[in-house]
Amino acid sequence: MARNDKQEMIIDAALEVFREKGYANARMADIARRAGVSYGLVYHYFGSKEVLFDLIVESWWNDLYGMMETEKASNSRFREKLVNIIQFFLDTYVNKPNLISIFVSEVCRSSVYHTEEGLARFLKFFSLCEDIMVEGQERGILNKEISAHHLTYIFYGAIETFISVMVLGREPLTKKRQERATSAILHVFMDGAKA
Amino acid sequence: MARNDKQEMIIDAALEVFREKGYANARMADIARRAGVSYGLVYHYFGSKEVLFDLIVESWWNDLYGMMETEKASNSRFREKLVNIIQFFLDTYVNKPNLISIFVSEVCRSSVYHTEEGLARFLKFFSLCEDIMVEGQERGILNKEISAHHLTYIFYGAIETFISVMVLGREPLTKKRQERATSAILHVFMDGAKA
Amino acid sequence: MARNDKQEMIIDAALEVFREKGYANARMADIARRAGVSYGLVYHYFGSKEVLFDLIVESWWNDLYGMMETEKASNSRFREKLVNIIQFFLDTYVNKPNLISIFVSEVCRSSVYHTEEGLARFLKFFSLCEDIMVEGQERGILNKEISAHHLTYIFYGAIETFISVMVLGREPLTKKRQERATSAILHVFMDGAKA
Amino acid sequence: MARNDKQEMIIDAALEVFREKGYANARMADIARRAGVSYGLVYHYFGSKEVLFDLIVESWWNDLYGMMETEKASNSRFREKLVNIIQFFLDTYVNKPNLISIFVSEVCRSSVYHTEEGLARFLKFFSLCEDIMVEGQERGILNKEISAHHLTYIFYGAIETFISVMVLGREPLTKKRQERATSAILHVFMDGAKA
DNA sequence: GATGAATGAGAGTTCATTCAT
DNA sequence: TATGAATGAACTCTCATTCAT
Repeated sequence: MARNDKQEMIIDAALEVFREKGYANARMADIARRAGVSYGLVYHYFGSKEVLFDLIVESWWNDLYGMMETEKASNSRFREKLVNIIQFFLDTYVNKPNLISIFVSEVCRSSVYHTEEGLARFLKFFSLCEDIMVEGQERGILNKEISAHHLTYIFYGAIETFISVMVLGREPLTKKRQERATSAILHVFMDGAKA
Repeated sequence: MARNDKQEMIIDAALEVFREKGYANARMADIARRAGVSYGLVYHYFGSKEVLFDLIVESWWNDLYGMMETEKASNSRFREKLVNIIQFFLDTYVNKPNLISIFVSEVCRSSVYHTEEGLARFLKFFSLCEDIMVEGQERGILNKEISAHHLTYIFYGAIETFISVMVLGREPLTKKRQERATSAILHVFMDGAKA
Repeated sequence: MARNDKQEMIIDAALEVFREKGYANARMADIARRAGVSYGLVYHYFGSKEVLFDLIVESWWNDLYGMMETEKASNSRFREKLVNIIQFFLDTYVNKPNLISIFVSEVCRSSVYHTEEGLARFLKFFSLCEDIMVEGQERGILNKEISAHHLTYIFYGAIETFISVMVLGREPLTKKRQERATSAILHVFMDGAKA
Repeated sequence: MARNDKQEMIIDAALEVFREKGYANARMADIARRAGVSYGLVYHYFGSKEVLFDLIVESWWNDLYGMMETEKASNSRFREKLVNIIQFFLDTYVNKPNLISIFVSEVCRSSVYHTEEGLARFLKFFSLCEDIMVEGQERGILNKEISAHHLTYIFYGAIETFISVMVLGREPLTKKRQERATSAILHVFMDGAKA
């Protein structure tokens, strides 16, 4: 218990500090202070700043991959799959706001652009998205004239940008707003924005 | 002349180094070496790392705002405005690849999330986008049931994600691919992805 | 019993770790792990890294002084005394290889050069050596023209360097090699290396 | 000039500090302070503590190898070669006391015992010594019954131990003492210590 | 006796920036 | 204009040691 407590306190503190300052400007001393533990304990448990950050990042990707695999394998109707993907992001925004902030501001950018590992993770996610888009096309639901590749970045881009704006504004996300956003994204993606 | 030469060499070197390593990991010594000048000279002309970076960032935003203002004021048909916005990003990818790489990997993320200045710039761009979306709604071209806010992040998200993927893959962008991407984004945005 | 067991396991582990890494690079955690005990226990028994090291060093010096005092007091023939001194080092190499490795690589150097205590111990040994050399001169066996001081460092230098080379090469020391080395050192020291 | 001045001041300061405290306890801050330069300048020129130390160590080995090669190649009488080798160590003690102190207290021990590089350097020196001993045997000057290996460590051990004692006592080495020590070592090595 | 979580002073190193030339 | 030597604050990480259990 005591052990897990402190470990979790450090992880939580790290989530906050990484979100507030970004990886580069986050200080291990800040994290320790925020967690209410000594400097050395952070190293005792996590070894280095990079390891601590990677642990957080990893947990994000694992959640994301898990959800995507589930949707890919499920028998739900196609639209429902899209809704579930959107909901996953919105739910994470509600339940783990620091985690998703770090994702949109740090992970999906800097680390993706400047490390092999980051790039590979991103591409894996994109690949899972594409699989679902291909399925939509094969089921006759999506337009086959548009490449799955293009469909992926339009769909995902809409979600990511929405989340980014929420994070930037630190706006609260009520159930109602969740529904409206989901239906807006889904509607435009499927039926277009035209009047 | 000699003065401008060296200044430009420094700017070009900075573009490369910031793209390759990101702001945090870019070294002033790297930039000076890449530019082939002493690193006192970088300070002589630009004062500090931050100023140098801001200069680059500023040039990006100014280009972007200029384009958006132009579209906003123009009498073109609505679809053409959207095409022009998409083209602006794609053209920049072709002509100033380092600049747009820095934008997607650094500016629109880290600096946006962690500085007031960055946030303000981003919101200004979003506001210009929204103005155009509102215009589309008022002209009866866009669906009024969807908020201009939502329309903005869907449209812009598609573009940004496409650019991100191009940057990540360092893929060459031929005229043909430009056209296909533009029409895919436009088609899905206006008419949806459904079969 | 249990108590002595663990204490000895710690001492043995310390001997290994100090030999492998040297005092400066030896970690208390390494020693505890090697001994198979928690590292609180190392402190419980030995108080500090320095105390633990000193204990080992002390045991070496005590053995050495004991042997030297014995030889000094004994009525053996002079050559036999020299043989016994040489044999003491060689036997220790066989029976306590870690201990003598620590001696040649750490004790007789770093600690001797950088602490008062180390210096004093070394000089005490040298003084005992000199006493024996003086005895040899007085018995008419050693050349009185050469100072006991000089005789000491030539005799001891040969032994120490031989041991050093053995330690470096981690060479096994058979009975036969022991004899050959002993007789070589003795022969050169007494009769010279000339043809 | 200015450049070399500071570099040399740092090297000199490093020689002093490494001698006084040993590698492990030497502080880069001490070296900078002693040299009268800023902390960063030591890194500007030398990159790291290890590089700085290695530079010093390297200079020692190069001097030593140079001398040994010269003796090996020369046509001098055999005894003269031995005298020159002894003199090299004694001269270095007079002219570069810090360097030789570092050698006997740090290099020829810790680094030799705990690094591949150190071991290799030591063995190279031993090999050069052996070559000279073999030459002595072939010229009929040294006893062929004693292996060149044994001859080497007896001869070198005497020198090293003498130097060690000098270093420990910080004794001044007059011309007269140099001569006495040289002749003592040479006499015992060639003709033995017997009366 | 025995554990290992917890501490924090202290070390090496980096790098933006300054400044004498 | 142009150089690069020189600075030192700031940061990450290590590890001997303590102490509650």
